[in-house]
Amino acid sequence: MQPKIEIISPRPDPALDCAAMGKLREPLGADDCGLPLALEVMGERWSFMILRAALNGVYHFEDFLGALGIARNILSNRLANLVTHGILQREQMADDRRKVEYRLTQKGVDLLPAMLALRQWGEKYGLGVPSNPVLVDKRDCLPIGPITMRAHDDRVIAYDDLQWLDRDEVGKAGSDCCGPGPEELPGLRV
Amino acid sequence: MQPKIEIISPRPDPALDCAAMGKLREPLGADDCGLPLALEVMGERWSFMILRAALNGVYHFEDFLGALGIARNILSNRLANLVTHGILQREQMADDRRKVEYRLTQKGVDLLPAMLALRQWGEKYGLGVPSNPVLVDKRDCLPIGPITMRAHDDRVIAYDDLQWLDRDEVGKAGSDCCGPGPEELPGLRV
DNA sequence: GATTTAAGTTGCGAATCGCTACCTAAAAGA
DNA sequence: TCTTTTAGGTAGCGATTCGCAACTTAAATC
Repeated sequence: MQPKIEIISPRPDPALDCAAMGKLREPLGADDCGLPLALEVMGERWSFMILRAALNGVYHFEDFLGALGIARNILSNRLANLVTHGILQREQMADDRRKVEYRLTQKGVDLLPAMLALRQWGEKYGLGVPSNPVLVDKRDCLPIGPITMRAHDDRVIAYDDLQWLDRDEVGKAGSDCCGPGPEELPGLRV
Repeated sequence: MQPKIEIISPRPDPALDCAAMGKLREPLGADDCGLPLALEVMGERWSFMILRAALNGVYHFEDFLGALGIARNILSNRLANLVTHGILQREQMADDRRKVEYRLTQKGVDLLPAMLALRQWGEKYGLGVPSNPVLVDKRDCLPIGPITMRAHDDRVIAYDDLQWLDRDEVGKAGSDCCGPGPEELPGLRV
């Protein structure tokens, strides 16, 4: 019943071609990266769709069922899983004790940027899918912008502007960072 | 062998409780949202991990294998899938015709914000996972900021500031947008 | 009391996943 | 040349997961 992305222990070659480029290599599959953790919950096939439904104001079992077209047992399983991971909160209604509400927690709401980034990517590459209901800012009724990567000073930053660095070296202008050239970006770590 | 998130056709109740709140309801599961499209590829269990490895400079079959700890046939399947969807590009090396390189396309690189958002979420809620190698801006060696949602004028915007609106209504200050109060946000659609 | 509704649980066949072993073509070594 | 190694896969098998349909339970409603 567990997703089992399972943090891998026996890494065959710890060095790989890392030393060749003289830069840090993030240990893939190790647990010092948040991605496997996130994927343990949200990597399940229906998790993001359930999250989207919850953000749409769907709270009840049968409504999820109708909105998503998911199988009953799978929905049951997913909801329990999301509750276990603190993304949804299960609450029995007081006025009708048959009813159960699944509400997003703050942890669940905090997945919104990830979901929007995925959705925007899907729109961009999904053969003219303009996605009619637009997400707008309440204040001025204007659509929100694309999810972007930002530098510390809010500049929009691109793939080629990025580099990995050890946490101890961030402040210091040492190592091979802050160099002049674009230096070919051999292995962008993320 | 196909992922088969399969856009659902027989939606039982097209109205649901939508009309009650007097606001637009985005058709969940319909194809006017980019999320199911994105999930069709990236919803597979290993897709994001493979993407991360590719961003780390892993290009070859055996390197993915060692870095991820994935099964051979599954890796083979996933790589083919990602190539089919234009996220990776398969290229036979000229100097050693045994070797095949899987390189990210622009479409693949464009998944970086989604991946970072997921990763940052995993870091935030993953019990003190500081994630040592830090992604920094090449120019000043400072870490990039968190992935955030932005209004059209670059203001960071939160969940409660958002609302769904029909595309035809975005410019006009009509409907119930731009109203004074926070009006309780009954069903945030996303 | 009978029926309906909400939220599941159970059983079954089909598809998917992970593991191990095998395969093929090209390169390297003796 | 002949053997071995390397790179990139397939094939087979058991375990798990998914989707579908039927059944269950408890509470509300008629």
